Amino acid sequence: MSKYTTGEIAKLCGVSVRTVQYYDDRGILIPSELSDGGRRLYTEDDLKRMHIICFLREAGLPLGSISALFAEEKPESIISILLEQQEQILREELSERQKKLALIEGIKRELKELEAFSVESIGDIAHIMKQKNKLNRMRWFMVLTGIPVSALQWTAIVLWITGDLWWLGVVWACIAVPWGIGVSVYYFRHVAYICPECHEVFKPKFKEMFWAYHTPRMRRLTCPKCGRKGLCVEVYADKDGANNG
Amino acid sequence: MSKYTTGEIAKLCGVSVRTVQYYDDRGILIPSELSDGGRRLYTEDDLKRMHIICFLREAGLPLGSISALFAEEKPESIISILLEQQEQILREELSERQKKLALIEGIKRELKELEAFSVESIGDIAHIMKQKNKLNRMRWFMVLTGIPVSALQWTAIVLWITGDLWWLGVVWACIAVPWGIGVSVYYFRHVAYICPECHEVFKPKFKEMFWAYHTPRMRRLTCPKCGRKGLCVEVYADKDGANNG
DNA sequence: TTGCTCCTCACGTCACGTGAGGTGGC
DNA sequence: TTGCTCCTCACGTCACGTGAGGTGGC
Repeated sequence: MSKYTTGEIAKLCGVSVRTVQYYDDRGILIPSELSDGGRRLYTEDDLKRMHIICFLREAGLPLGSISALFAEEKPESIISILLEQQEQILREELSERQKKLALIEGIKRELKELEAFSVESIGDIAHIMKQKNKLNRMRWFMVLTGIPVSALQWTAIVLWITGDLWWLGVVWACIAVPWGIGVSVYYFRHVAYICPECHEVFKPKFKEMFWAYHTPRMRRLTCPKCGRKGLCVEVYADKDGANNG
Repeated sequence: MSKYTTGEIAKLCGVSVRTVQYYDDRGILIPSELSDGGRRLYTEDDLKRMHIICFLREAGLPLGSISALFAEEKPESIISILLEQQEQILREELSERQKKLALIEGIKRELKELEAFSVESIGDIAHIMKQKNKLNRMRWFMVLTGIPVSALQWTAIVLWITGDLWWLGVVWACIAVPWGIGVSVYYFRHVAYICPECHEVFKPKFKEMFWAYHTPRMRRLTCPKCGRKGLCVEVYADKDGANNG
């Protein structure tokens, strides 16, 4: 029966010599024989065992589990458990990386929107991304409550033109005006803005906010800290203060 | 301006005290001040910086990249590169885990087919799974070349019954017989079997193989090594020997 | 004799976790 | 005075990679 050297085992299994030596140290694959010069000599059975070890390693099983499997007198009793555990770990690692990837994609998107970049901008991006869900939820809430008001408005207009019902416009106004005020107050209480210059998160005065030029995600405001006037990104904020959350 | 202690910074950023201390050791977040007793005191700006660090860490950026980013005078020049690199790494890690998961699923499927389990069975499973693609490809090749032969056969039968063309059966036989022999020889040359007892991979005699009872993936054969007669799983093998590949 | 392979230490990886033993601060 | 927090070492993690310095085997 032919014997294999460390290097041969390594080549046949596609690993490094160091790995074969390491498995000896760890007691996972101890060579059946040592030469007079102290060199490791492996048998055909050792090679088979090494193939099994490498296969399980390909599936990601830790060396501890593999040696436990070899040590067990009833390996069938733990193989399924080990595989289930490993599957669980892999699924968690997968979703963790997917979260990280989504974060990176988000950061890249926000970076493109930025006109001037500094490390502090990353803090702004963090703020924007973490509050994005809450902000979107609030915006959707406003749009959804706005739909019946809007529908009533158009019905009133049509019926007024056709001359059928003049007073529906009055009804609409009685609903729409309080709705508009309520929604505006609610909205302005729950948003804050980030100064692109000094990265302060602030809540402006209602009056400045109400009349300011704005886009869907930005508003031209004056930063109370550094005094810069310019477009500031809108973020969600709690009622009481700008810096919480 | 209020100062934060190590523990406060840790709590506000959702990390351990040790982590805050470690970032000091690594020079990523050095406290602006030390108390007389040697305790770390952090400013509001330090807290902001810590938030940025934690955010980038959430995206998986290594501490080395983060400190490089802070050290750069023009961080905008490297932030995109760092993000791209990180995305690349994450994608690779994702596909690596997906491969491992697929392997585990495969092992679990094969385990269910096994009647008796030992650690050596894992070697068999490795063999089966690694040759599965080649075996399937060969089987598909056989099925696909068989379709025209089969079609010719049924055409010949129909035309013979209706009495239109008796000699098409002869044509069919002249094609089908060489095809059948060729395919059988080719097939039997490219398969081997695994003994479930001693886990030997062997190629049986053509005659035993040809007449043996079989299922789509197994065949009742006698192992030349241990002499056991029973169902053996079929695997792909190179023409020359059973143990290659 | 000359390459080539193999041997044994032993440090490094990455971002902390986990004690041990001691002290600051309310 | 008493908890609680914080301090600095310093080892451990996981599966090897990477030298250094020396030797076996054809």
